Amino acid sequence: MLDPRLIRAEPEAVRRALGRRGKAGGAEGVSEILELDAARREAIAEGDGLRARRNEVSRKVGELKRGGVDAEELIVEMREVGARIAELEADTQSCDARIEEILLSTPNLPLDEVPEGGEGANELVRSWGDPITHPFPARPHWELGAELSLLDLPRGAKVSGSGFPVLRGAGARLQRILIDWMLDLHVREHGYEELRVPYLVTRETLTGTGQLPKFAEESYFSERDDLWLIPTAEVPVTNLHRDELLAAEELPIRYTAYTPCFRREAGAAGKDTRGLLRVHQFDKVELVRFERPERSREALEELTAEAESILQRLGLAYRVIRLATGDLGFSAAMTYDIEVWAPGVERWLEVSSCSTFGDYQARRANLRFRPAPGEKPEFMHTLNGSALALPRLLVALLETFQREDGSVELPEVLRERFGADRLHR
RNA sequence: GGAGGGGUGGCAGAAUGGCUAAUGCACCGGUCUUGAAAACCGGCGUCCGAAAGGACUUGUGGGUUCGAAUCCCACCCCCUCCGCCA
Repeated sequence: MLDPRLIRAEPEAVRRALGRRGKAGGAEGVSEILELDAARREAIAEGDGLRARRNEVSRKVGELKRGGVDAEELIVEMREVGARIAELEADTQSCDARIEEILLSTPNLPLDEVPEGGEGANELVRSWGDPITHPFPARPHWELGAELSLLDLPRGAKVSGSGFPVLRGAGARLQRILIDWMLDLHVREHGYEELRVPYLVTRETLTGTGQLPKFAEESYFSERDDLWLIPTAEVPVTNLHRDELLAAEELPIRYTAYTPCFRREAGAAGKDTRGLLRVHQFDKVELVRFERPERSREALEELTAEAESILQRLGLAYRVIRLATGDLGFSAAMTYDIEVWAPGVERWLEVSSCSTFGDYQARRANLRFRPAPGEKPEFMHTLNGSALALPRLLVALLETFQREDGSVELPEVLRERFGADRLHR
């Protein structure tokens, strides 16, 4: 949520920043907010004046009654004042509701350094490792997965429909130890606290991080319980400290959590969805940080580096992309995508998205801290990033380390955990 | 699912229809002090307003009333017990 004061004080700057997102920015909402804000303040001013009078008169009525004096005239007058107050209150509330509605549907302001434009304006920031080309015909992961009995897509589709993969045998185990290994890395080397969190969350929780109200179509929903399946661990974890006021020394907070993620991917059917490339349910290890505002930009670099370190240790080639305004998520102020090279499908696959949200989510979820004893509470800054999403990591792993004989060699760092050097028939 | 109890500032905790929602702790500023502690004074939520000032704030939302933390209705959460259950 944007700061209404900022909109009031610098409407042009806000319009310009939203305008950089193109049509999706909703810059036209700024004018309506300014009008509503003026109307709202007018109603509050009149209402407060009448309330002041009512309070004064009520006090007098109390005195008169205690003194046994009749106060009927004043009571009748206050009945009318009460009615007018109710009217003004309704006006104020309808302004508030509409302002809230617009703000909840207005995306975050991109940082100045975010390049303007659509997907084509995304910037390559750096790359690591060489995208491998096998000296033999490289095979896609769905072929390797089926032959090595790691993956059973047809049966997943039978049970739940397409986009619900089944991992089996060594495939299921490999995924499990990858999750375990990544969590341990974040806990032991990157200083994160591990969490296990709910997979079903309330409407309010989903609004706190920005998925609702605008992206209801993207989430699975259990109507009878009014609960939503999480699209990412970001949702329950970021909302963990909702409506709390933390002391300054509690920051920064760093959480890592493994969860399954559920996404309807409405409208994505048929495109780039083969195998594990785009599925409705997948596993992911997430990093979430709560930072003091002045540290958030630097923290984004740290968090991105933490996600990258996983690919480095596995020996997978990747590149880091700075998303342009048109590609930037709704709540994000700036995002780095990390894309891993998958030689079987011959494509770069997004395995992580690392973002800073500034105070946008903190405002929506009311995440505050007191900078110093005696000072006023401030909104903290939130960040998060995948580290990493499992399906595409598995894709890159299988396709990168496949051998001509159809087996897959495991990266050094996983061998001891896995208890073998390679996957074969 | 059923019965009962509860929800008041950062924390503890009083107030059962009316007079500024007490008081204590914590915290911030000041006085005093060589410095600190203690003591004393003031401050310590949100909104509107240039300011003076005013309004709002007792889990949430409604209602009754001139006036609600207090009475009524609905909902949420916590605790205790019962039932069911991996």
